Amino acid sequence: MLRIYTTRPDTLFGATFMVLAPEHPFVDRLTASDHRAAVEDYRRQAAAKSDLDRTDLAKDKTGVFTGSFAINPASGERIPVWIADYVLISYGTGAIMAVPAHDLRDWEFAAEYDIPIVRVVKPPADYQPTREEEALAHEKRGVKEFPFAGEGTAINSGDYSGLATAEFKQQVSADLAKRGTGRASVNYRLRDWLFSRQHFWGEPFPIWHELDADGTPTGLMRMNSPGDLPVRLPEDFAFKPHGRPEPPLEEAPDDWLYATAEDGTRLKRETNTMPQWAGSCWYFLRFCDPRNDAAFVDPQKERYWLPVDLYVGGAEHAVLHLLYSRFWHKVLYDRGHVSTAEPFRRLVNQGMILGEAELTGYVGGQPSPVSSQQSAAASGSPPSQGATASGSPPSKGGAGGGAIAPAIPDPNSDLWVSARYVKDDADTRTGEPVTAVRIPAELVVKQGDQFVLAENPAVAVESRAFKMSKSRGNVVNPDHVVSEYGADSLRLYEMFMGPLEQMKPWSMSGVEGVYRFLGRVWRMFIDDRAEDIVLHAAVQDVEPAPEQLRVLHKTIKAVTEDIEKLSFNTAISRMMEFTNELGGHDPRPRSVLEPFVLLLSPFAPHIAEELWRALGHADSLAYEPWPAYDEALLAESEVEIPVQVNGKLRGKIKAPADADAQALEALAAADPAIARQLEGKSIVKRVVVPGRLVNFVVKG
RNA sequence: UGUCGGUUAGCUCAACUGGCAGAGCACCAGACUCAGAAUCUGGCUGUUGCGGGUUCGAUUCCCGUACCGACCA
Repeated sequence: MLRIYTTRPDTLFGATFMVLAPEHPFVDRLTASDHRAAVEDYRRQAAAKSDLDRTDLAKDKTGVFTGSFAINPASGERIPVWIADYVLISYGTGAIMAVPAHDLRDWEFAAEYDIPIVRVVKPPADYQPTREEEALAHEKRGVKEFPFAGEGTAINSGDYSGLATAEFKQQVSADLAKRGTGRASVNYRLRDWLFSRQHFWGEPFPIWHELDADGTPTGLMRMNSPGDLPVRLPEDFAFKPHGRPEPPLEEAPDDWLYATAEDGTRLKRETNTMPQWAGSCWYFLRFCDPRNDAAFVDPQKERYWLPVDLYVGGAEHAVLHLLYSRFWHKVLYDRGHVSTAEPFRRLVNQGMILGEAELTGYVGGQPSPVSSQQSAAASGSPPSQGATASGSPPSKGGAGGGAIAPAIPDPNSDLWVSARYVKDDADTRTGEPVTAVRIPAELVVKQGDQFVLAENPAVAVESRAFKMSKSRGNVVNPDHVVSEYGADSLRLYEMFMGPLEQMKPWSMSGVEGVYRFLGRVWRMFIDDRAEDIVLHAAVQDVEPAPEQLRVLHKTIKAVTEDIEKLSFNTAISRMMEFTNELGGHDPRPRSVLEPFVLLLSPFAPHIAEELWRALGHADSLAYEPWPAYDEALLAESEVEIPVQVNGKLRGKIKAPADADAQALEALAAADPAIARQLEGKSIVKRVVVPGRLVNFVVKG
């Protein structure tokens, strides 16, 4: 009896062979004597490959026949038993029933070794093969055939024919259970490579394997006692690649690798290590109680601080640190050490910041280091085009091209290949290779939805930003930005660039933009002509005008809500509007400016503290409550209302904010511009939305 | 192939429930200056991807379509 595990018991009738993992304990017993040499040889080859080599990366399926046959319990057919390394001993039972018609790997194997393929599932009528299925298609007797791995209706399956996949599974599981030849079960599998690596650098697992008298593992394991923790990597151990898939620690000194337990059992350490920084992914718990010597965290403090409200990280954090953190947290939760199953309430992946946008043009023919004029002449342009050589000014790029970058040809040179025709560094029309050249922004204009050479719009140019990399030379060093513009500018710019989660290109002029904004903020408060930091004379303790209060409260509301949404770029934009609106006022009421400093403080903390101090406060603004807005102050007393005729804007009227529909309509009709529009026409319909607009629908 | 998101000024992004398309940067002009930088003032740039529908009215809602991105591996 060979035990197998399958997720598709409904394909039992299509099993035309069986495959055992080469390491399967039955292999010796099942191998017929005339096949023994081939089987032994194959097992040796397979042993030298890692699991990964044997599955995902395997291009060709290999295997050998054992010479034995099995009986398919469903069909009663005699089917051959093979061994093949695409079946892993560590997965399931190490043996499979192979259903070539409905499993892609089995299909490949059957095709390779010419094993019969029996279809037992009919695809739905409108079924289109998937890409993977399509890729494995082969022709038999002039008919193209595909494997089908999906669900459908059973055929060629005895009494089960006609059943849908799901029904079939249930029924056949029940029947097999009755006959004692099978049972339904749910398997969970933690794939080992998720949490172990064949690397030297990584936390060792505190696990020992018991060895028998021959030194082979018995399969039993022991844990380090808590007193023996942590397990340290062996020191003074110069490991070298040994060419086998086992981890480097297999070569560690014996006194690290082996030990004898108190009961005399020989033990060998687990030599896989934990992945990356998996072992440190619980550190955030320690932040709650960093000086605790007795426990990793006081349970009371743990309940107070956790779970973490917001987790912000890049893509690699999402798959590594986050994954391991959740793993540890679940373990700790199951053991009662933390109070929640999940450590983080919310995850946000910030987007990658790319280098500055680059303009790239393409040049065909031989890439040559000659100057622009020469290259235009050498290209053998006909006389009519040659005229441009004398008529047009020398290109900027050509003069400075030098040895570093390829020369930029004259805009009218026929060396240019429009980006429209370029794919994979070749001209799609001729197949000729093309060379990419960087083009200065001033040579390019936008036309429609693409960029073209200003002097030759027929030539399209690519504009895109690339991932920052040393090799590309587009790396921005934050130290440099901080020393030129200050830490506030860097911080503010990074938040202003765009939505947090989006990928976006760096722009040095954008940094200058926010730097100038901070300058305007500074001068709104501070007299920049004075020797010392003193308040500007316009900053006074006066009652704010209603409009000033309205602007402040509008800004508080917007910034507060934007922060909640992590929409920092729009929050900053609102503060810029505030500065634009209030910067010119004289006097500028202190009661309006102070809350603004608090709004600014999370975005530009240094300048905000300075301003807070200049406003006469002795303590840090960190202790101030966040400003609150008053909904009542948001309303405008007088509003400008658009007046439309047939849905088109024809005029604007000023009206009290609380004017009712009747009043608005009267005001609108009285407006001279509107009156002219309405003259001699009959009003079919009036649409009046108080506080919003008036619209007359007219005829004639 | 699927699911989700996106497409608005030269760039990066806004626009609450359908109701005047607008900020910053960039650009242009002017003021200030011996000149430049900085600053200030003013200004330009829009077929809201494309096609249709609903509506008095569509960036917004619906249908279709193109392209881009994220996820799934």
